[in-house]
Amino acid sequence: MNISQAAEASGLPAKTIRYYEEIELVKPERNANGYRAFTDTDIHNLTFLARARALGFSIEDCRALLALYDDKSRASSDVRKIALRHLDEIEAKIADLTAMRDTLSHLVQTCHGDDRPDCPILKGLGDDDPTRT
Amino acid sequence: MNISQAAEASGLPAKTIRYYEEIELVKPERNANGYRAFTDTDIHNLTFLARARALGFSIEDCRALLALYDDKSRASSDVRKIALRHLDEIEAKIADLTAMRDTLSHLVQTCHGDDRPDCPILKGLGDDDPTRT
DNA sequence: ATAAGGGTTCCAGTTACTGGAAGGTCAAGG
DNA sequence: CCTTGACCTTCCAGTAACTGGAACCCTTAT
Repeated sequence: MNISQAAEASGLPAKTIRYYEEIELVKPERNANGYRAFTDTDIHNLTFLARARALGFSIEDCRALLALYDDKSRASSDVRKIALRHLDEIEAKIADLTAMRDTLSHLVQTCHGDDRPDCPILKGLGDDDPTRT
Repeated sequence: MNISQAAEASGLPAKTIRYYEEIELVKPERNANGYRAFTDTDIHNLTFLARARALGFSIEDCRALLALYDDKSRASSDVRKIALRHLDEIEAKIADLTAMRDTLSHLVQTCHGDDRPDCPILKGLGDDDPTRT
């Protein structure tokens, strides 16, 4: 399989796959002409990577998960630990963003949004007491 | 005011303030000895930046907001437009993260998390049909 | 005189790609 | 046989927004 088929099959851009080879997440063989030759296992790993990345796992987490995947003797608790830590990070980000949204949404609601130069949003961001209405 | 006082007053690390000067978000004067001299206006702008960044506005958004702040004739609707766009981005991120969390949380719940090598999380990430239990 | 605790610049690294240039390879058509 | 177009290759640079560190200058106190 050439890189464009691998891209098609995994859902990753070819550029990204080359990058993943560079950082040694995948190690496809090469044909005589220098083209990368992806096996079914390579495709599987790339698909795995695409899914894990879509779930927000970092590249290093992905590397660890792939290693665990290959390690037939690993305990499922090892994987669970990584997943739970990541879940915590996601929860924290959601909480952060939710707080941002609430604050910003409040500012936006207090803004008349017309042609007048007086703007409560800028006031809220710039005043000494940002909680003041 | 020296940079460490400006950092204290604005809540930004000195490194970040230097960076903001480099990208021309602030333009403090210099003392004879070469030290940056921050005025009250500089501090105000830095505080503004700290708050806007904490709300997740990009640097370029911050630049625009600061320009609007200085522009006494600007309409509040200009500011509101930037804020609303950003609010949409935040909502989109929350939605993404929530979807991630739900999927991952489901995978974690199906994982027994003990010493057995069989791991539903890896299965979920690697199998052909990721929706399968 | 010197030591601590400021300040300065500049360079490199971070994350995870992405775009683009320059050039080799392959299959089809004329 | 040659060309054309679609592949493929490598390498270099850039993105966002800092952050760490080295090397060096300034100030103040002992």
